[in-house]
Amino acid sequence: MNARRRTVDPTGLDLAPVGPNDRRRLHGSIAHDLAVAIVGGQYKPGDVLPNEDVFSQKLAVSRTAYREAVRILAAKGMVESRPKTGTRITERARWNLIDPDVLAWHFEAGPSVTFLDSLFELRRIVEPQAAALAAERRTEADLQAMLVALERMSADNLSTATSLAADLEFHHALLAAARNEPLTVLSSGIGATIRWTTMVKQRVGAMPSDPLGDHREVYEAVAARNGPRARAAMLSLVEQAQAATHQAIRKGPARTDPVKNVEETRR
Amino acid sequence: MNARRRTVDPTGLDLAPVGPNDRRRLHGSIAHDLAVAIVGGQYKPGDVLPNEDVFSQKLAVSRTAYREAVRILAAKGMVESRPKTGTRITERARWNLIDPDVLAWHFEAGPSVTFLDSLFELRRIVEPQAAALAAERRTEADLQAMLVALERMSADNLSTATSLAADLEFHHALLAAARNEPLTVLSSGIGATIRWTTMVKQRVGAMPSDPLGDHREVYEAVAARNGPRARAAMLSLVEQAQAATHQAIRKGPARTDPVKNVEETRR
DNA sequence: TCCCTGCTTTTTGTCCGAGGATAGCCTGAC
DNA sequence: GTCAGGCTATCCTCGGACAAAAAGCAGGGA
Repeated sequence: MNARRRTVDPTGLDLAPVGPNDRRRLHGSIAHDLAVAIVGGQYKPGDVLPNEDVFSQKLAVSRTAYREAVRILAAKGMVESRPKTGTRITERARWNLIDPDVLAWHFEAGPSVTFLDSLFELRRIVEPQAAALAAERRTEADLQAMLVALERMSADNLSTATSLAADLEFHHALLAAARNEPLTVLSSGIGATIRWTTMVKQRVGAMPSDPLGDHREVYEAVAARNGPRARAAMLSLVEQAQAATHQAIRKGPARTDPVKNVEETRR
Repeated sequence: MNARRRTVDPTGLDLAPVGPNDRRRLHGSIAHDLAVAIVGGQYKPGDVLPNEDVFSQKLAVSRTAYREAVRILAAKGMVESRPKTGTRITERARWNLIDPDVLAWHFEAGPSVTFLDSLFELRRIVEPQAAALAAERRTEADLQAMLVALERMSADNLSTATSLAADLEFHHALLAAARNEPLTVLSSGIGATIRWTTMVKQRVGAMPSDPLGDHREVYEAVAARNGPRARAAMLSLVEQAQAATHQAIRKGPARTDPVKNVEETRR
C-alpha cells in the first residue's frame, strides 16, 4: 500500500515500509495513494483538495512531486485543477474507467459489486465478439501463443500464481489475435478483472467447476476458424466466471479493508 | 495546432497563434504537441527523446513544465521515463488507445484508414449491445434526452455544428441509458470518431442518404423497450456511417497535412 | 578466461523559493 | 440593479541545486 522509499518511520505505524514494488517514483506513489483514496470514496466528486502548499506539506513531499502526481490523475480525468478554484475531484462519469491504472486502483480500494458486474457486462459484450474476430484472423503464431498459455494453465493446479499468469496470457493472446488495436487495449483492463476475481475465489476456496474446459473450447473454435462457435464458447466462459465470482462474494465480503488516510499512510 | 500563448512569432510561419482553445496551460499544450507528433509518427516507438535539459530548452520552456507534460503522456502509456535510460516512446500496443485525448490526438494527426476501421469495428461491437441494454433500462429522462437530441438534429440541415453536437448528444444519451459506467466512458471516444468522420464527409460534400432515419429507428426501439430491434437498428446505423466515411475518404485523402516539428511549432 | 565488484557518468527524480497568470469575489460607481 | 474595476487566493511557470538510479566500464580475483 505505502510505496514510499523513506527508510525511517518515526510513527512506527507504517508496516511494510519497503515493499517489493518500491520501484515506483515518488510522484507515482503519491498519485497511487491519492487515487486509491479517491476511488475508495475518501474524497468525493466535487470535493476540493487542500491547496498545493498545504497538501504537499501534509504529505511531506515537495510541491513539484505533488503537482506531478496531480497531473497524472488529471490525465485520467479524475481531478481538474484551476487557478483560484483549486483542484477538485471530477464527477465519476468523467473518470477514465477503462484505464488500466484506474481499474487497478478500483480493485485495490475494493470494487463495489455493481461496478464488478458492469465490468463483467463489458466483458460479455466485448470478449465473445473478439473471439469471433480472432477465429477469422488468427495466425499460426497466435494459435501457438494461446496453446502455450493453455498448457501452462493446466500444468499447474489452477490455483498458483503461474496459472493465473497463464490465464491472463490466454485472454491477451486472444484479444491480440482479433487484430484490432483499440480492442487490445481492453486486454489489460480485462486482465485486472481476472486477476482480482481469481484472488477472491481463491481466498474463499471456491474453485469453479471447470474453467479449463471453457478455455479449451474457445481455443479449438478459434483454431477451427469457427467464429460463431468461438463467440458462444467465450460467452459461456465469461458467464461462468461471473457466476463463480458471485458465489465467492456471497461467501466473503466484496469490499476489502477500508482505505487509510492518505495523510497517514504517507509520512 | 499550436496552442502556445506566446504572442510574438518571429518566424511568421505559425498561423493562428492564439486559437480559441487557448485556455490550456503550458504543460497541457506541450503534452498535446508532443503527443500529436508521436501519434503522427514523428517519433517512433523505441525512440528516446532528448534529455530533459536539452528538450525543454529547445521548446523554450522550463524543465518543470516539460516534465509535467511527460507525466501526462506517461499516464496514457505513451512514454516511459527512467534514470540514465531517458524517456522513450513505448510500443503502440501499450498506448491507451481508447483514452479520449489519445483518440483526439490521433484524429488531429490524421488517422490511418486501418485505425479508423478498427474504431468502427469497435463501435459495431459495442454500440448495438449498448442500445439493447438501453432498451431494457432506459428511464423516461433518458428517452427525453434522446428525443431532444433527435429534434435538434433534424431541426438543422444536418450539416451545421449544432446538428453535429446533437448527434454526439444522442449517442451519449444512449450510452448513458445503458447504465454501465465503463461503457459510458467509451462515449467520448465514439464522440471523437463521429466528430472527425462528420468533418471529413462534410469537407467532401458527401452527405449520407438518411442518417436521421436510422437514429429515429434506434430511438423508437429503445422507447418500445425492444432490445433486439434496438440492436439491429444501431448496427445498421454504424454500418451506414462507416460506408459513408469510406466513400468520403475515397474522394479525398484520409490523412490531413503532415505534422510539423514540435520544436518548430513551439518557439 | 570469466565473473564479480566497485566506480564513473548520464539521466531522471526531488527539492526549494520566487514571481506571473488566472479567475472568482467584492466593492463601488453609474 | 447592473456593470467595471480592483483584490486576492490559487495554480502555473521559472531557475537552480542536489539526490538517486542505473547503465556501462574497469579492475581484480578465481
